[in-house]
Amino acid sequence: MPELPEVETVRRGLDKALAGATINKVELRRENLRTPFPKDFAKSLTGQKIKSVTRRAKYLLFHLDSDIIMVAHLGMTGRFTVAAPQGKGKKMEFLAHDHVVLTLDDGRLIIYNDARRFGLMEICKRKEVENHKLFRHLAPEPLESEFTPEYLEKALSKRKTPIKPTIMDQEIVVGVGNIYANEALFLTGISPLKPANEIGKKIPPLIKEIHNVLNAAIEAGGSTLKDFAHVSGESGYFQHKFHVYGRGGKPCSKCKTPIETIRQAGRATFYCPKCQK
DNA sequence: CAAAGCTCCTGACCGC
DNA sequence: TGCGGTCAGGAGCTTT
Repeated sequence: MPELPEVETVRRGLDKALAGATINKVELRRENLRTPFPKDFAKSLTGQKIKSVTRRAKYLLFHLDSDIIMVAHLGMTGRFTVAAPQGKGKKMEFLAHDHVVLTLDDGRLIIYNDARRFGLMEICKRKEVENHKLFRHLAPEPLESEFTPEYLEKALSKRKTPIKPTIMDQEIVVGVGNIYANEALFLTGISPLKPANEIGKKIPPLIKEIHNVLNAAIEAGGSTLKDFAHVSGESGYFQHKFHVYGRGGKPCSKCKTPIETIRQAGRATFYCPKCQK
């Protein structure tokens, strides 16, 4: 559920809250999320100082002292919260699905909660990031300069699948999930059913609208980021006014035609049959 | 290669 | 009120 803007907002909050802090203790409250925790997970993190938190696609990268990176993906329902130090003798009361607890040297707790456990955490050496199996096949970042019309045209040239699931493919462009894929296609006037290799002249405007929807959501997220404790992955959709997403049967914001709902690749697709060709 | 299907998981929601 | 069924979805993995 969290897409690039939500993950970026969480990243900013975490970086601000955690940079410079040291991890004193690591508690795993179960053995796995979507994948098992690495065997040396707790040991690798204990005693490490957090230098910064960055992002690649929808992954968060916690850069630690000794050239080690803790990688986290929020999946659908993953969220980090930072809790104030517990008073002496007071025991923290954890919620259902609090799976990972990092205690910092100043007593604060970083808590990772993930009801559906579609998230994951890994440990990786800094030099191995680029070739790590999670990162090796990732496409360009949509908001970086390498996401050009030339790049996208080539990437789509052999894809006959419908454009909508194609722009959600992390090997084509990263960070665009179901909501922003629906929105960007509406704003560009492209039918989600159009074969990816046939969108032709609409490639530059599609790039522009992907920029627009992602940047608007990041901006909206940033404006709400006053207190990190209230930022999460799931409730992180700051931009609640969607043109098509979740609006099946309701009138199109441009032409009043009812928004259609279909399924593509197992995902809900919403579009205006009149505005999107 | 591309493409499609399967799978993980829990909570919300709906109809009865 | 409780209960079964359905849906939501990121992305790695397997199969075609």
